[in-house]
Formats: sequence, structure tokens, C-alpha cells
Amino acid sequence: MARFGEPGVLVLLSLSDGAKHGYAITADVLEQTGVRLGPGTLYGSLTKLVERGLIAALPSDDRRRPYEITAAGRAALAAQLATWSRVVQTGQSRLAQA
Amino acid sequence: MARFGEPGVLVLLSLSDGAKHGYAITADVLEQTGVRLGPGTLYGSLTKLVERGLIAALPSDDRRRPYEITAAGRAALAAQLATWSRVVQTGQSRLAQA
DNA sequence: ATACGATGTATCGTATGGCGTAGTAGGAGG
DNA sequence: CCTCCTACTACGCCATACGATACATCGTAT
Repeated sequence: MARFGEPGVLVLLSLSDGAKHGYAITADVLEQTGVRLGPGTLYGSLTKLVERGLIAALPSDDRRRPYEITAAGRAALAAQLATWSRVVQTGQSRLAQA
Repeated sequence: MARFGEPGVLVLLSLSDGAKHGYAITADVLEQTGVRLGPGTLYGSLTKLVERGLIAALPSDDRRRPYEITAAGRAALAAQLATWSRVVQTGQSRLAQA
């Protein structure tokens, strides 16, 4: 059903902090996770997330185009984080027993 | 460089527990994460992970074809889990402040 | 004996996603 | 005025995800 990949999750993560425009999302994701999103990846993800109602475009004052996360986007992010959290805990416990 | 998607991570997670064959991986991933991997996804991932040296095929005694994780696979899994761990912590802290 | 459900692997097709490249353009500073 | 940072758009290749499909084997109950 709701299919979006890792870049989409990182965008939702960044917007969960507050509305941002594309370039600021890139900088935030890089700072928070060390992952560098290129323009193709970033704007492709933004388009898909808008189509799915997980984020919404805000009126652009200047040449920047800000986006905000929606309630559905927060729910999707929370669900994905819960799954990853289980994976991380299971994985780290399994890797620990060498 | 070494790029593999979420199914690949789940396979590595499953094999970090010990060698398993395909069907057993599906069952383990379902139990541990709630994610159901179809045959296409599973065997496609297995092929790619073998090509990248992250897992290795073991000699098959019966009709089962077991795989084991390699040292490189453990390292790749650990790296991915570390990134996800950061994302989960950042995200949950951001979602918490409503 | 046999039918059936569970186990187990493999392949094909394809829509989508990931991501690099290149191009456009405003603003700031030397 | 030239160049570097910011900021977005457009394009396109290729890998990936994943459903559909097929087929072999085992255990078990009837």
C-alpha cells in the first residue's frame, strides 16, 4: 500500500522538526544522519510524498518552496520508526553474541 | 558504494542469528519485524547479497539451500543499524515534542 | 493409495524508485 | 561583472522491489 523508501523517511524525519524547503531538508538530513541526498533523490521523494498526502506544499514567499508534514505523514513516520527500532534492537542483540 | 535496500538488511538481520535457508529467513523476518517477504523479493535479495560478498551459499544437504552471513555482511549490517538507530532516536525525540 | 496443505526454491515481468547530471536563476561578496 | 553559494527543475538510466507464477517434496489424514 503505502510504499516509500529510505529517502522518504529521511524527508519526513526532517520535516517532523518543522516546515522546511528542499535545500534546508538536504542540509538537515546531512547533519542529522550523515546521508547526502542529491537533487534527484530529494525532489523525487518530495513529489511522491505530496501525492500520498504525507507532506503538503506551503505557499512560497520567494523562490523557496517550503513543505510541512501532515498528520498522516507523522503517523507513517512513527510506524516506520517503530519497525526500524525493532530491527535495530534485534540486530544489535544478535550481533553482540559472537 | 555498497547500496542495498531494506529487504537486504532484513535478510542480513535474519542470518546474523545463524545460517538459514530461504524459507526459514522469510519466517524469521516475519516473526521478528512483521514484514512479509515474497519469493521475488527474497531470492532477488539473496542473489544480490551473494554477489556483493555479504552472505555466502552453503552446500545444500537436501533440497534446502542455506546461506550464512560473512564478516563483510556483519559489518554492513552493523553500519546500517547504526544509521537507523540515529534516525530512530532523532525521529522519536522530534515526534515527542508536539 | 491419495489428496491436500505446508515446505521450499526459482524465474519472469514490470512499475517504481534511487540518484546522478545538467541546466536555470537569484543573491551576496570581492 | 564575475564567481560562488543558494535553490529548484527536468531528464533519464538502471537497479530494485515485488507480485504472479510455476514446480518439487514432505507429512499427514482420510
